[in-house]
Amino acid sequence: MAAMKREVNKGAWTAEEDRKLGEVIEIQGPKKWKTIAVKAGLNRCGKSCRLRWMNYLRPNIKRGNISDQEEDLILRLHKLLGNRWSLIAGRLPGRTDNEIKNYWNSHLSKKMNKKKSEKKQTGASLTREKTSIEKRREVEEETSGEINKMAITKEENKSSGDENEHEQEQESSSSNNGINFNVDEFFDFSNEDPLNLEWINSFLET
DNA sequence: AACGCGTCCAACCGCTGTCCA
DNA sequence: ATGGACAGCGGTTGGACGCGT
Repeated sequence: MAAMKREVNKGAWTAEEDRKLGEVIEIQGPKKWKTIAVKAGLNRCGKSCRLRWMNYLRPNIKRGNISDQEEDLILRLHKLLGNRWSLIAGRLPGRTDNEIKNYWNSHLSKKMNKKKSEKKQTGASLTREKTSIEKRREVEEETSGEINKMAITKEENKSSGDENEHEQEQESSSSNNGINFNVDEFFDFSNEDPLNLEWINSFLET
């Protein structure tokens, strides 16, 4: 009866659970998560199994040590896409959406806030010395910002629309209302070295 | 040593989209 | 056309850990 319904297991995964999950996925592949959970004899929901696999057990996962290059890419992609973590992760081989989201929330969002408040404080006269990577980043942010504006303008021309409120962009456009570009084209990975920034530059040029 | 506080990250939750009967 | 099951996503939470006092 109702009492027969067992509570599902929650919380941290044990090595034993990981092993069982891995075994079943090896046999039937990463699909039908509910079935996987049952077959593995895990008292967990399919969702939880999927998450564990995607973020931890999947082969070729990179963990920690996000390089400058990767960070740079995340910043730029976030500028373009907002909080669409899975799309951003798609451009960073071996990285998961969860990791990128965490990295953004713990590192980059703070950096961005800091930067913003610095800009406010120093106003137009920005005289302090910058590291080369900071300089580069700033230039690139300007560029992608420009592109966003261009895309927005295109759209506005089409619908000869409303006011130009977009300027005061919440830097992420997290609602994504302002972003307008060809997602299919953007995520055509056929010609890869994903960390090669050429692709994004050429995209931004169009 | 012990406490408080901040940070990080794994995992959960709730919602939306997609598929299929 | 519709409704249920499942997959996937982004936001949020909570526990572990490190560090300063």
